[in-house]
Amino acid sequence: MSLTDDGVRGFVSAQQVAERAGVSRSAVSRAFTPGASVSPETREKVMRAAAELGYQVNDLARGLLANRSRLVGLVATRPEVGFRAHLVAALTAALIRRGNLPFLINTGSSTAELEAAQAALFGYRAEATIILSGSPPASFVELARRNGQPLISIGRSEPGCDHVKVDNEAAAREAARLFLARGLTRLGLAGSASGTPSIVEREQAFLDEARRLGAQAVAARGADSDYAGGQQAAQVLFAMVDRPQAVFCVNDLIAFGVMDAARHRFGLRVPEDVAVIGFDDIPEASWDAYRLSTFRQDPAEIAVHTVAHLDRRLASPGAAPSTVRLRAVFVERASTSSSTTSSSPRQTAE
Amino acid sequence: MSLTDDGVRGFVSAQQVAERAGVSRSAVSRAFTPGASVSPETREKVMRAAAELGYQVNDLARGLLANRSRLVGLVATRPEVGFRAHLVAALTAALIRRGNLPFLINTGSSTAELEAAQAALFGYRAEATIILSGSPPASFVELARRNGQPLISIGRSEPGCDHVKVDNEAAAREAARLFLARGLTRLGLAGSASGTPSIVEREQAFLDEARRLGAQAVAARGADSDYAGGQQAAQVLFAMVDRPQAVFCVNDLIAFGVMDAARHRFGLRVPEDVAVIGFDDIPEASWDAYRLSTFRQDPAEIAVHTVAHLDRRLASPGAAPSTVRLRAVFVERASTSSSTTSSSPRQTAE
DNA sequence: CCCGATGTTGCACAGCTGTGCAAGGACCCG
DNA sequence: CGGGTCCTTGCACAGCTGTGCAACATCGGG
Repeated sequence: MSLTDDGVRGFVSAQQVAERAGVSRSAVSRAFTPGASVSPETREKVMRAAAELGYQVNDLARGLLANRSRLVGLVATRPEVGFRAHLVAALTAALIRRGNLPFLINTGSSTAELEAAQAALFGYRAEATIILSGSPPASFVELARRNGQPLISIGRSEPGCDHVKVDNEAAAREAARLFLARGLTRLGLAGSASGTPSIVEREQAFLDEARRLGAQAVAARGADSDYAGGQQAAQVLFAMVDRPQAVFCVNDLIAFGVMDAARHRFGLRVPEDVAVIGFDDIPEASWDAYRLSTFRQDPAEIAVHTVAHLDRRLASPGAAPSTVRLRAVFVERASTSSSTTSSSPRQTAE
Repeated sequence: MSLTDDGVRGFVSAQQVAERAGVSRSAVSRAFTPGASVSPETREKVMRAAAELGYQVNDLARGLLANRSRLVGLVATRPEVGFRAHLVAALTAALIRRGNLPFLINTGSSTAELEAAQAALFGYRAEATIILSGSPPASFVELARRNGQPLISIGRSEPGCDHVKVDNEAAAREAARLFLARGLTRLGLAGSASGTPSIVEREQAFLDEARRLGAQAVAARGADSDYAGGQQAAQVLFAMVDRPQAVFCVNDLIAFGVMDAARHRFGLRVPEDVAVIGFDDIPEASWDAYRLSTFRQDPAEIAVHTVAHLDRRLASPGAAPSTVRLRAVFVERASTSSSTTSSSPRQTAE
């Protein structure tokens, strides 16, 4: 009798639980399957034995039988930076709530390792893949389609797959009009050479709307869409003879770089000398050092719609791909309106 | 013959590849197993057929047989915030490089869902679990031990499991001595009521060293260890009659809150009126708005040692748990030394 | 008391892979 | 040409679970 082996090494199987509970292995399986036909007392016996042995249903075998697992892949480059970090956190929380297990595939690794990780998504029969950024190799998209694995993209419209996006054009156009409504006509754009679809949309819509309304608009782009990129763009914009009176930044990190360069390198005041608008509304935007006016994206809302996509796709795999477009609402803070009251009256140093 | 079904639905199995390649199923399995005994031409035939059909080895079956998988769980609360975001990114990259698939279990979910997610780690026979923060329920630790699943903790010494930590005490003591060496004797500590082990170590070591050296040191704690918490602590520290001349903050986010409160709410200059030291050296610390002196933790270095722990533990499961202790080096910036040259000469606004 | 219905349980199979074992073939050396 | 050795290949089994199907028990009603 192997009743006394405590499972010190290896895992406990349903067979061992069945022996200890004095029932068949099927009964154990049914006890752990909601809605299966088991008597209450049998289930009770099984559960007690399972608890004593520390039994966990083997999801590998379960998934092998069902030919699908509860894993979901999240593909992202630099998942620790800016808005994306919040998106990843919201998505993992939502997926766990749904009963899934979210993978995080960090695209920063080498190409070979990355491909291996993506292949593993199929190897483990992942329920779906969610693409946050970075373009997956075409072979990956092809494989997903072939194996019937749902592919959901966020912020970029991969052809033929569900996606949820924010209305970048509308927000960027609104930014241009906001500046003009305040009488600011020399406009600047702080963009990025990284060329993400969202970034490009924001850049083009802002420039287009500004020029359509007869304003002057110059663009400067840093290497990446981060703080350093914002400083690089600012270095160009503020060195011009007719420096812009207002700058729209394609995300908040860039805006922080622009603001800091304006203040600490060019001695400009924000918003008196230059107004600044960002995008994303990450928590840092409300810090006293910045008080940045920006367009809010709600990570939780995006996560909710992503999970809804997932539910719909699994329910009807053949349905046509659909798109959810969310609106980014403007949040005004001190970087645009000089009249905004400071959070508390300033005291002078001794 | 089912040679022509393109696998439009469902996944391709090794059996189908074998038929197409005209070999046995074992040959397919061996072709995908490094070091197995296969002739080059057979492997070639198999690989061609596999590529044509889009075959992926079923890792569920493979893991079922081996009774272990390539999955690794990362358990973290608020994985999007501060240093932890960088740690998560570094760990996922290192794990992918090692051939693992990193799960991200976001402890922010409800307890029931969290327990389900952690149970799934055993269900999928994860190779190991890495705990970044948040105390796992005792039942989880017990289960891990029972099933022989390695448990690695970062920053907190879970009894009986490998861990890697930074020498918080040494750094905090160094901070106290640094202030005193500059002639600053009224010291403040900005801590947090969250009570994370690392935080507590930093708090106690700083206070202890300061008092040991005869300095006056007062502590103030915000609710959480983030920006808002720093502001709350500052509200207490700077309202005192003998406000501190220098504040040690248990992490950088708290330091930003303290600095902003000092400047924008109390009109104090940093470092002339109050010197500030943080902890972590996240990228924001080098931004022009803060230029924060702080203790550097290198996420990549921590990730390397974590993976090394993992390798060692899997090689010899019975070995005694070991600890790696890293040193946090001080990085001096403008928040402590007023003599530090500003990044570029300031220009006055018009 | 007997019959039907309902609920419960066990058997056996499917799902896919890795690998020990034995058999077969090729090759080399004497 | 013969024998031995090594490489390669196919067979069959193990690993763990979910579930259809048939058998069994239990219970209620006539």
